[in-house]
Amino acid sequence: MLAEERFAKITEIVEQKKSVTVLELTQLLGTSESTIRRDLTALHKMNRLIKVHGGATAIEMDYATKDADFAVRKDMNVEEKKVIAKYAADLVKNNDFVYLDAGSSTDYMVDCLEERDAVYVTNAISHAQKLIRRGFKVYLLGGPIKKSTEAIIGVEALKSLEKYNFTKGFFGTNGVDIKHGFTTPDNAEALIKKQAMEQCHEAYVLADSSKIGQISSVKFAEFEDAVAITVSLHDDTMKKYNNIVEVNEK
Amino acid sequence: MLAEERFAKITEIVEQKKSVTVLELTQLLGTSESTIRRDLTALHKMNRLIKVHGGATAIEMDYATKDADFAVRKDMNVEEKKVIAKYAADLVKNNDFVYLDAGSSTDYMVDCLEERDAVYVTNAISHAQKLIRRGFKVYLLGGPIKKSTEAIIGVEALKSLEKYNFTKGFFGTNGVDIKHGFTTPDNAEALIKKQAMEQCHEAYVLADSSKIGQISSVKFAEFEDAVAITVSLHDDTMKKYNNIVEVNEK
DNA sequence: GACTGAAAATGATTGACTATGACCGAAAAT
DNA sequence: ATTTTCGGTCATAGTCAATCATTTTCAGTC
Repeated sequence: MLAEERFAKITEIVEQKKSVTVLELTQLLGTSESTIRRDLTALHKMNRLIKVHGGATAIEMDYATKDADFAVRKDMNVEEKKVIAKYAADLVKNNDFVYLDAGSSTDYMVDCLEERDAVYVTNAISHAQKLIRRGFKVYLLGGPIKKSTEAIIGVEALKSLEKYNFTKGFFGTNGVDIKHGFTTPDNAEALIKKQAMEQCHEAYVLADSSKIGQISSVKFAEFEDAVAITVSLHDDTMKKYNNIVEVNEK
Repeated sequence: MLAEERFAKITEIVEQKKSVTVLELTQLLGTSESTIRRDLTALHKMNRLIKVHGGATAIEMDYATKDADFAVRKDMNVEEKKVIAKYAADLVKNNDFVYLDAGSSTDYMVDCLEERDAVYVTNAISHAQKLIRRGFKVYLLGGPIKKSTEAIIGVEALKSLEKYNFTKGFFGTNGVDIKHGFTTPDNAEALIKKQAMEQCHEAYVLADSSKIGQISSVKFAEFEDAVAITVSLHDDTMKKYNNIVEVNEK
């Protein structure tokens, strides 16, 4: 049986049953545990199901978030981002006043957040929506919306940021480089990131491995201005810096 | 049984019964007390229920949300609302600067909008999202989000409204009454509606038949401050007013 | 078309890890 | 004061990822 055939069958079974164990799958597909496990790992990385201890469950989305998630689906380095996001989410503690930047990395972070007694400020429409639905306290910045990222930008947002003093801030980035700092392709968004970061007591940048060493067009912070959270680096050039956290890839 | 399966079952039971004891759950799921306790702790952390001594209770909806659920209300008088929304949408012309209030009536209006050279300002997250996805220019007000309606409220939004001068504004309402004007159950939202309407050159209120003659707790405008758009009235008491438009059903 | 070596997929094995249920002293409710 | 519930600990059973041997696949060669 072809791998893709199994993938299709497993996906179908999971969609239909909502959850399934490894043992069940071995019986239904007449193949070994090892293979099923490998398949589940692969499908999980492809975001076609959620691998859990003992088996897998379907990806269920609360219907309003469906199309928003579609864009995120064909995202790169999903697994890495989720690990980084989990680590970042655990940094939020009781009574924190948190800034959440727009972007896919911070989106995964929203899914992991547990702290309900914190207050969140964001410029991302989808984040605000997810957060409010999960019962968190949320402030949204005001201003024009950028179509491609559905993030609030503009002078008004910059102005309102000035009055906040965040205990922690979490940012996405397109490039991390020791010399060129944190960079992103859009100037309007860079301005927001820069301003927001200045208002943060602790600033964290979520950077999966594809961002390391990259340089994009607009700098929003120096490398030493924030703590970079990334997965284990194979490159040693950054190891000597103490503002970089390496999360172990689960 | 997979942990997620148990989570789902427990959540369902709690939702349905509103409260449940640990003992009941051990019997219903045929598992040990320890496991149930661990599950409840996990689910509590996930915000899927509230763990209490002896068991768990469902997450109760915001009491202020008593003005009927967004989802439920959206389904009332759908056909009427759509007709009204279509009429309202056609009022938007090239170069208009439009304020769009939160609510289900204006939501249907978003679906009907055709004018792309207008600029829209709204306090509703979902409207902003729909509009931007349809390629319109959108400004979102900033501030805290009200959970039940997912609308921006608060002083910040009021402040930023002051500087706008809308050519047209479209509002939802809970009650229309000649003597008591336009009313709505939530004070914070009433303030926003009031301020926004003051900035409008032309203000329209979308009111399906269930709203006519109703009086809710907070007034946000006098009856003569806006043009009410409704379906054909069978009651003649309002006919003499010239600020009421009756759209023919269908 | 058959042979061959490299690459990929599979299944078995294993030590490490995780979830579970029983137990028990502490905490809370009555 | 008594009973119930709680949360931590522990042994056990179940599950996992990594490794390795075997089989399958496939391109290149004769």
